[in-house]
Amino acid sequence: MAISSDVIRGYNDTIILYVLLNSDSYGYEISKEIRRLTDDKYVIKETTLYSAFTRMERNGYIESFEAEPEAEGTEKRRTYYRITDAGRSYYREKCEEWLLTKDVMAHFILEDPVKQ
Amino acid sequence: MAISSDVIRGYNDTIILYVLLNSDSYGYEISKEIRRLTDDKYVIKETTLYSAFTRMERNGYIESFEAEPEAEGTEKRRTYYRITDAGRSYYREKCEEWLLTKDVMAHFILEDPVKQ
DNA sequence: CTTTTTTACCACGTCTGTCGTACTACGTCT
DNA sequence: AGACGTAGTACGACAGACGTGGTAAAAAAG
Repeated sequence: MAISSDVIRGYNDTIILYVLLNSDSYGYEISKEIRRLTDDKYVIKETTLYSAFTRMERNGYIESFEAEPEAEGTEKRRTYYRITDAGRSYYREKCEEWLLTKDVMAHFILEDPVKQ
Repeated sequence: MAISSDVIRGYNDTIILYVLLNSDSYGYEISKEIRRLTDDKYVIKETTLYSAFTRMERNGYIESFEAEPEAEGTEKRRTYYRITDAGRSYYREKCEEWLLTKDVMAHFILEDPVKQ
Protein backbone atom coordinates (compact mmCIF):
# COMPACT_ATOMS: atom_id res chain seq x y z
CA MET A 1 0.00 0.00 0.00
CA ALA A 2 1.27 3.44 -0.85
CA ILE A 3 0.96 6.32 1.53
CA SER A 4 -1.51 8.86 0.28
CA SER A 5 -0.19 12.33 -0.15
CA ASP A 6 -2.71 13.82 2.20
CA VAL A 7 -1.39 11.86 5.12
CA ILE A 8 2.04 13.31 5.07
CA ARG A 9 0.77 16.66 3.84
CA GLY A 10 2.19 19.36 6.00
CA TYR A 11 4.93 17.00 7.18
CA ASN A 12 7.12 16.95 4.13
CA ASP A 13 8.80 20.04 5.49
CA THR A 14 9.45 18.27 8.76
CA ILE A 15 10.89 15.26 6.97
CA ILE A 16 13.21 17.40 4.88
CA LEU A 17 14.33 19.39 7.90
CA TYR A 18 15.13 16.18 9.72
CA VAL A 19 17.50 15.17 6.94
CA LEU A 20 19.11 18.61 7.04
CA LEU A 21 19.63 18.36 10.81
CA ASN A 22 22.40 15.87 10.18
CA SER A 23 24.13 17.64 7.31
CA ASP A 24 23.64 20.14 4.54
CA SER A 25 22.34 18.48 1.42
CA TYR A 26 20.67 19.00 -1.94
CA GLY A 27 17.44 17.88 -3.57
CA TYR A 28 18.40 14.64 -5.17
CA GLU A 29 20.39 13.45 -2.18
CA ILE A 30 17.63 14.33 0.27
CA SER A 31 15.18 12.41 -1.85
CA LYS A 32 17.39 9.34 -1.80
CA GLU A 33 17.98 9.65 1.93
CA ILE A 34 14.23 9.68 2.60
CA ARG A 35 13.83 6.55 0.51
CA ARG A 36 16.75 4.92 2.28
CA LEU A 37 15.47 5.75 5.76
CA THR A 38 12.02 4.39 5.01
CA ASP A 39 13.10 1.40 2.92
CA ASP A 40 11.33 2.90 -0.08
CA LYS A 41 8.08 3.03 1.86
CA TYR A 42 7.92 6.76 1.30
CA VAL A 43 9.14 8.33 -1.91
CA ILE A 44 8.79 12.09 -2.04
CA LYS A 45 7.79 13.50 -5.41
CA GLU A 46 10.27 15.80 -7.10
CA THR A 47 7.86 18.67 -7.46
CA THR A 48 6.81 18.33 -3.84
CA LEU A 49 10.43 18.45 -2.77
CA TYR A 50 11.43 21.49 -4.77
CA SER A 51 8.32 23.46 -3.92
CA ALA A 52 9.02 22.68 -0.27
CA PHE A 53 12.49 24.22 -0.70
CA THR A 54 11.01 27.40 -2.13
CA ARG A 55 8.46 27.64 0.64
CA MET A 56 10.87 26.91 3.45
CA GLU A 57 13.48 29.33 2.17
CA ARG A 58 10.80 32.02 1.95
CA ASN A 59 9.87 31.23 5.55
CA GLY A 60 13.49 31.35 6.70
CA TYR A 61 13.71 27.70 7.71
CA ILE A 62 16.49 26.89 5.28
CA GLU A 63 19.19 28.73 3.31
CA SER A 64 20.50 27.75 -0.09
CA PHE A 65 24.01 27.99 -1.41
CA GLU A 66 25.79 26.87 -4.54
CA ALA A 67 28.15 23.96 -4.09
CA GLU A 68 31.85 24.61 -4.54
CA PRO A 69 32.84 22.42 -7.48
CA GLU A 70 34.99 19.63 -6.11
CA ALA A 71 38.51 19.81 -7.53
CA GLU A 72 38.72 18.29 -10.95
CA GLY A 73 36.44 18.97 -13.89
CA THR A 74 32.85 19.89 -14.40
CA GLU A 75 30.74 19.48 -11.29
CA LYS A 76 27.11 19.42 -12.07
CA ARG A 77 25.09 22.32 -10.81
CA ARG A 78 23.78 21.64 -7.33
CA THR A 79 21.93 23.83 -4.92
CA TYR A 80 22.67 22.89 -1.35
CA TYR A 81 20.45 23.71 1.60
CA ARG A 82 21.26 24.24 5.22
CA ILE A 83 18.84 24.44 8.11
CA THR A 84 18.60 27.71 10.05
CA ASP A 85 17.90 28.28 13.72
CA ALA A 86 14.33 29.15 12.79
CA GLY A 87 14.18 25.87 10.91
CA ARG A 88 15.42 23.90 13.91
CA SER A 89 12.86 25.61 16.06
CA TYR A 90 10.09 24.92 13.55
CA TYR A 91 11.18 21.30 13.36
CA ARG A 92 10.90 20.95 17.13
CA GLU A 93 7.39 22.40 17.10
CA LYS A 94 6.32 20.04 14.37
CA CYS A 95 7.67 17.10 16.34
CA GLU A 96 5.58 18.05 19.32
CA GLU A 97 2.57 18.55 17.09
CA TRP A 98 3.09 15.15 15.57
CA LEU A 99 3.17 13.47 18.96
CA LEU A 100 -0.07 15.22 19.85
CA THR A 101 -1.59 14.17 16.56
CA LYS A 102 -0.64 10.57 17.18
CA ASP A 103 -2.44 10.73 20.52
CA VAL A 104 -5.54 12.23 18.96
CA MET A 105 -5.64 9.77 16.11
CA ALA A 106 -5.24 6.85 18.49
CA HIS A 107 -8.84 7.42 19.58
CA PHE A 108 -10.12 6.76 16.08
CA ILE A 109 -7.97 3.91 14.88
CA LEU A 110 -8.68 0.28 15.53
CA GLU A 111 -5.34 -1.50 15.47
CA ASP A 112 -6.86 -4.63 14.07
CA PRO A 113 -9.91 -3.31 12.25
CA VAL A 114 -10.68 -6.66 10.59
CA LYS A 115 -11.92 -7.98 13.91
CA GLN A 116 -14.48 -5.22 14.21
CA MET B 1 -0.93 23.80 20.94
CA ALA B 2 -3.56 23.32 18.31
CA ILE B 3 -3.33 20.66 15.68
CA SER B 4 -2.77 22.13 12.27
CA SER B 5 -5.33 21.27 9.65
CA ASP B 6 -2.82 19.71 7.34
CA VAL B 7 -1.96 17.03 9.84
CA ILE B 8 -5.36 15.50 10.00
CA ARG B 9 -6.08 16.32 6.39
CA GLY B 10 -7.34 13.25 4.67
CA TYR B 11 -8.20 11.71 8.04
CA ASN B 12 -11.28 13.67 8.90
CA ASP B 13 -13.24 11.11 6.91
CA THR B 14 -11.69 8.33 8.94
CA ILE B 15 -12.52 10.08 12.19
CA ILE B 16 -16.13 10.61 11.19
CA LEU B 17 -16.48 7.03 10.01
CA TYR B 18 -15.15 5.81 13.34
CA VAL B 19 -17.92 7.64 15.15
CA LEU B 20 -20.49 6.20 12.76
CA LEU B 21 -19.20 2.67 13.36
CA ASN B 22 -20.78 2.75 16.80
CA SER B 23 -24.10 4.27 15.82
CA ASP B 24 -25.85 6.40 13.25
CA SER B 25 -25.52 10.06 14.05
CA TYR B 26 -25.80 13.60 12.73
CA GLY B 27 -23.44 16.50 12.26
CA TYR B 28 -23.71 18.29 15.53
CA GLU B 29 -23.59 15.13 17.59
CA ILE B 30 -20.58 13.76 15.70
CA SER B 31 -18.77 17.02 16.26
CA LYS B 32 -19.43 16.83 19.99
CA GLU B 33 -18.39 13.19 20.12
CA ILE B 34 -15.04 13.99 18.49
CA ARG B 35 -14.44 16.70 21.05
CA ARG B 36 -15.45 14.39 23.87
CA LEU B 37 -13.22 11.55 22.72
CA THR B 38 -10.20 13.82 22.38
CA ASP B 39 -10.84 15.95 25.47
CA ASP B 40 -11.26 18.99 23.22
CA LYS B 41 -7.81 18.41 21.76
CA TYR B 42 -9.33 18.15 18.31
CA VAL B 43 -12.32 20.25 17.31
CA ILE B 44 -13.50 19.66 13.78
CA LYS B 45 -14.67 22.76 11.92
CA GLU B 46 -18.30 22.82 10.86
CA THR B 47 -17.54 23.41 7.23
CA THR B 48 -14.99 20.62 7.22
CA LEU B 49 -17.55 18.30 8.74
CA TYR B 50 -20.37 19.04 6.36
CA SER B 51 -18.21 19.02 3.29
CA ALA B 52 -16.92 15.64 4.42
CA PHE B 53 -20.52 14.40 4.54
CA THR B 54 -21.14 15.53 0.98
CA ARG B 55 -17.93 13.95 -0.25
CA MET B 56 -18.43 10.68 1.57
CA GLU B 57 -22.03 10.30 0.48
CA ARG B 58 -20.92 10.93 -3.11
CA ASN B 59 -18.31 8.20 -2.67
CA GLY B 60 -20.80 5.80 -1.16
CA TYR B 61 -19.18 5.59 2.28
CA ILE B 62 -22.22 6.91 4.10
CA GLU B 63 -25.96 7.27 3.53
CA SER B 64 -28.15 10.06 4.83
CA PHE B 65 -31.69 9.85 6.11
CA GLU B 66 -34.10 12.24 7.76
CA ALA B 67 -34.74 11.59 11.43
CA GLU B 68 -38.13 10.30 12.41
CA PRO B 69 -39.54 12.99 14.73
CA GLU B 70 -39.54 11.50 18.19
CA ALA B 71 -43.12 11.22 19.44
CA GLU B 72 -44.35 14.54 20.70
CA GLY B 73 -43.99 17.85 19.00
CA THR B 74 -41.60 19.53 16.66
CA GLU B 75 -38.27 17.79 16.27
CA LYS B 76 -35.69 19.99 14.75
CA ARG B 77 -34.54 19.05 11.30
CA ARG B 78 -31.68 16.64 11.49
CA THR B 79 -29.94 14.72 8.79
CA TYR B 80 -28.64 11.43 10.11
CA TYR B 81 -25.85 9.44 8.52
CA ARG B 82 -25.15 5.75 8.55
CA ILE B 83 -22.00 4.03 7.43
CA THR B 84 -22.18 1.66 4.47
CA ASP B 85 -20.22 -1.51 3.80
CA ALA B 86 -18.02 0.47 1.44
CA GLY B 87 -17.50 2.94 4.27
CA ARG B 88 -16.45 0.22 6.68
CA SER B 89 -14.07 -1.14 4.11
CA TYR B 90 -12.65 2.31 3.43
CA TYR B 91 -12.25 2.88 7.15
CA ARG B 92 -10.26 -0.34 7.50
CA GLU B 93 -7.94 0.70 4.67
CA LYS B 94 -7.35 4.07 6.24
CA CYS B 95 -6.50 2.44 9.55
CA GLU B 96 -3.86 0.33 7.90
CA GLU B 97 -2.56 3.35 6.05
CA TRP B 98 -2.35 5.28 9.29
CA LEU B 99 -0.31 2.56 10.98
CA LEU B 100 2.07 2.57 8.04
CA THR B 101 2.28 6.35 8.18
CA LYS B 102 3.12 6.22 11.87
CA ASP B 103 6.00 3.86 11.08
CA VAL B 104 7.29 6.08 8.31
CA MET B 105 7.06 9.24 10.36
CA ALA B 106 8.85 7.59 13.26
CA HIS B 107 12.06 7.85 11.25
CA PHE B 108 11.84 11.62 11.14
CA ILE B 109 10.62 12.52 14.59
CA LEU B 110 12.84 13.01 17.58
CA GLU B 111 10.73 12.16 20.61
CA ASP B 112 12.53 14.67 22.76
CA PRO B 113 13.76 17.19 20.21
CA VAL B 114 14.90 19.67 22.85
CA LYS B 115 17.82 17.43 23.67
CA GLN B 116 19.06 17.46 20.11
C1' DC C 1 -40.66 38.26 28.48
C1' DT C 2 -36.83 39.57 26.01
C1' DT C 3 -32.06 38.35 25.07
C1' DT C 4 -28.46 35.19 24.62
C1' DT C 5 -26.79 30.74 23.89
C1' DT C 6 -27.09 26.32 22.01
C1' DT C 7 -28.56 23.39 18.53
C1' DA C 8 -28.49 22.28 13.48
C1' DC C 9 -27.30 23.07 8.87
C1' DC C 10 -25.66 25.08 4.44
C1' DA C 11 -23.62 28.11 0.30
C1' DC C 12 -19.79 30.34 -1.54
C1' DG C 13 -15.30 31.51 -2.27
C1' DT C 14 -10.34 31.30 -1.01
C1' DC C 15 -6.05 29.27 0.24
C1' DT C 16 -2.35 25.99 0.16
C1' DG C 17 0.25 21.75 -0.38
C1' DT C 18 0.65 18.19 -3.56
C1' DC C 19 1.29 16.38 -7.93
C1' DG C 20 0.91 15.48 -13.13
C1' DT C 21 3.09 16.82 -17.19
C1' DA C 22 6.68 18.48 -19.54
C1' DC C 23 11.16 20.29 -20.21
C1' DT C 24 16.56 21.17 -19.96
C1' DA C 25 21.07 19.22 -19.52
C1' DC C 26 25.13 16.53 -18.36
C1' DG C 27 27.46 11.94 -17.29
C1' DT C 28 27.78 7.00 -17.59
C1' DC C 29 26.82 2.46 -19.05
C1' DT C 30 25.61 -0.93 -22.63
C1' DA D 1 23.31 5.54 -30.45
C1' DG D 2 20.14 5.02 -26.91
C1' DA D 3 18.88 4.22 -22.22
C1' DC D 4 19.38 5.42 -17.63
C1' DG D 5 20.76 8.06 -13.62
C1' DT D 6 21.68 12.62 -11.84
C1' DA D 7 19.93 17.45 -10.92
C1' DG D 8 16.76 20.89 -11.36
C1' DT D 9 12.67 23.99 -12.92
C1' DA D 10 7.95 25.93 -14.93
C1' DC D 11 3.13 25.67 -15.16
C1' DG D 12 -1.27 24.46 -14.16
C1' DA D 13 -4.86 21.58 -11.86
C1' DC D 14 -6.90 19.42 -7.97
C1' DA D 15 -8.90 18.64 -3.52
C1' DG D 16 -9.40 19.20 1.35
C1' DA D 17 -9.77 22.59 4.84
C1' DC D 18 -11.64 26.70 6.36
C1' DG D 19 -13.26 31.74 6.76
C1' DT D 20 -17.32 34.35 6.27
C1' DG D 21 -21.86 34.80 6.52
C1' DG D 22 -26.53 33.22 6.53
C1' DT D 23 -31.16 30.63 8.22
C1' DA D 24 -33.89 28.95 11.94
C1' DA D 25 -35.74 26.87 16.04
C1' DA D 26 -35.26 25.42 21.00
C1' DA D 27 -33.49 26.21 25.51
C1' DA D 28 -31.40 28.88 29.05
C1' DA D 29 -30.42 33.21 31.24
C1' DG D 30 -31.44 37.71 32.63
